[in-house]
Amino acid sequence: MDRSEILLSFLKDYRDHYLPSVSLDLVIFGFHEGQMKVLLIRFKGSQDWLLPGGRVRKDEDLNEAAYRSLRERTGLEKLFLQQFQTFGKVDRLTHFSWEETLTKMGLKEPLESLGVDIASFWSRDISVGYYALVEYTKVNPTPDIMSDECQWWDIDQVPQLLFDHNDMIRLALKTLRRQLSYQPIGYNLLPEEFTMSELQSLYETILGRKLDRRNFYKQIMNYDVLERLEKRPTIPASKAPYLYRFKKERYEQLLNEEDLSVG
Amino acid sequence: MDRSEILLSFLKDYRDHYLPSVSLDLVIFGFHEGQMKVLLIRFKGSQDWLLPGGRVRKDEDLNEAAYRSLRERTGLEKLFLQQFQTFGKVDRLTHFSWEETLTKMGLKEPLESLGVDIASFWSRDISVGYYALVEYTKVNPTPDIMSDECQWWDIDQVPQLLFDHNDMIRLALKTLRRQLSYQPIGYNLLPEEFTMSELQSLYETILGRKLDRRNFYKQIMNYDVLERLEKRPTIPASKAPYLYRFKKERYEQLLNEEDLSVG
DNA sequence: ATTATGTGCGTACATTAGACGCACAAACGT
DNA sequence: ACGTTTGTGCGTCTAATGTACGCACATAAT
Repeated sequence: MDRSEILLSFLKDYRDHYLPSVSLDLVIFGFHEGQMKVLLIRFKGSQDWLLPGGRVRKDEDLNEAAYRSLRERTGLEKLFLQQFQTFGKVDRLTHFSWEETLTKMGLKEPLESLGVDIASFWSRDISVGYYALVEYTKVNPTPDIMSDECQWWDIDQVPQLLFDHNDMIRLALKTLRRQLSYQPIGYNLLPEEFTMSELQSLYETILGRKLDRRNFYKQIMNYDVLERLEKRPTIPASKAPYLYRFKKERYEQLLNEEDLSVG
Repeated sequence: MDRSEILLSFLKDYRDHYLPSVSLDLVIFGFHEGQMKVLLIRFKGSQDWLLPGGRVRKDEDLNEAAYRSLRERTGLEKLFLQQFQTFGKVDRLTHFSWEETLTKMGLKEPLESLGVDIASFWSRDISVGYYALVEYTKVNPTPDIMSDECQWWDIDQVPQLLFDHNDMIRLALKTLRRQLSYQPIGYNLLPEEFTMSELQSLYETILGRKLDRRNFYKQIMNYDVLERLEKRPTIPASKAPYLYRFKKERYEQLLNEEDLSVG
């Protein structure tokens, strides 16, 4: 099969098994050495970057589709994933023409010669925005069929993206920061056992500002979501920091009481 | 035209001019004598109640579709309307069969005799949830083509609704209450000029609990969103309460700085 | 006149966020 | 060996905020 045949069968699969008019976009946040990253893909045959996304199978829950798409891009599952807004402006896709794109990719004529009515394969989409928090080092960025590259970008160096994707990142970050004030974060971002500094550094990275070490300590312990473990040094003392671990039940209780999403 | 022909042309219009797979549902809150109400419709030919909804025209912004649907049900426009969650479980519509419903309404056979493939007109939907705040007395509840009745229900006497609509109301109320803590509410719910008691009563109704009159006074004045007007009695005094009015610019500034939705 | 009621405004206390001081132990340099 | 530096745990202080409640005053009813 040549490229246009592969694309054709891909498009047919979409038409037959996925919901029309609905897509989803993922703002995948990663953390590495105090830097907040976001995973972007480069559109096939172009220099334009955008957020990875996905579509919903006809027999699949919306949230499940988001988890699946996340898995396909990162190789990870069971991660923190949260819907934050649905985008539906008619002109969301300004400056983008499906037809023009296929032409640039040299696929328009081959497809037409296969008897494809290109317009019928693409309509305007409503897109559900999700954001995810993942452990940077564990991710295996994987491009999808419509992209050439998939890689991390520093959050403050994200270029002009296609569509309304810059807006999406802004709103996702804003939602995440607000959420941080009433929910614990970190379960899937840190190793099983971690030091207080590591947790604080994560919070500082997300919030984009320094926190007072001592106040952070007080507040997080007040949440009653951490348990302190014993550590190697003979004396209870210091320099080798204590390790902490999340209390799983309490952690999930806090998540649930603030979030009764039903998907 | 008989009923089935009307319905048929309605369905055809939907197929041709509206996005498939996407719908929206409205949780419309009203307030009357300290009671919080929600607007429900009764499904045609059945005793089942549900939330009013709508669909999105192919050339229409998602938010615009929500405003239009709200207008169609209430006769009002330019109201407070906010997206709160998108629902997409596959089994959202359990216990509901489009075909069975048409049968009950005596419309299945007439439609089929008109050459309609019923299944092709209906598929599973992703639904975007919005909530709205409206002035109870100004509303003119209007059923849509699929419902027999449209009327207010006390919020604590809402019956078991079709689909996941009880969940939607719960989540909408929760979102509204949270929003109340960082945004002013009331512009379209109260008359142009109102007393402090009226505003407080509105807040108490939404929050479902009594507030201290003096503390409420302090906090709301701190927001710097109200201006006090002069009133009739000769002496500046009391018994005839002062009237207040929202400072429009400040009010909208507060709304905008907390909400950068892009639709 | 006296009492009850509604209204505007003030005070007092508890809780919280934020800034910062200090003690102690390990690691490092001389 | 010894002082210095660094990281860590824990305490104190202050400002801001939410909440409870006291009080003065004017009208309306008795």
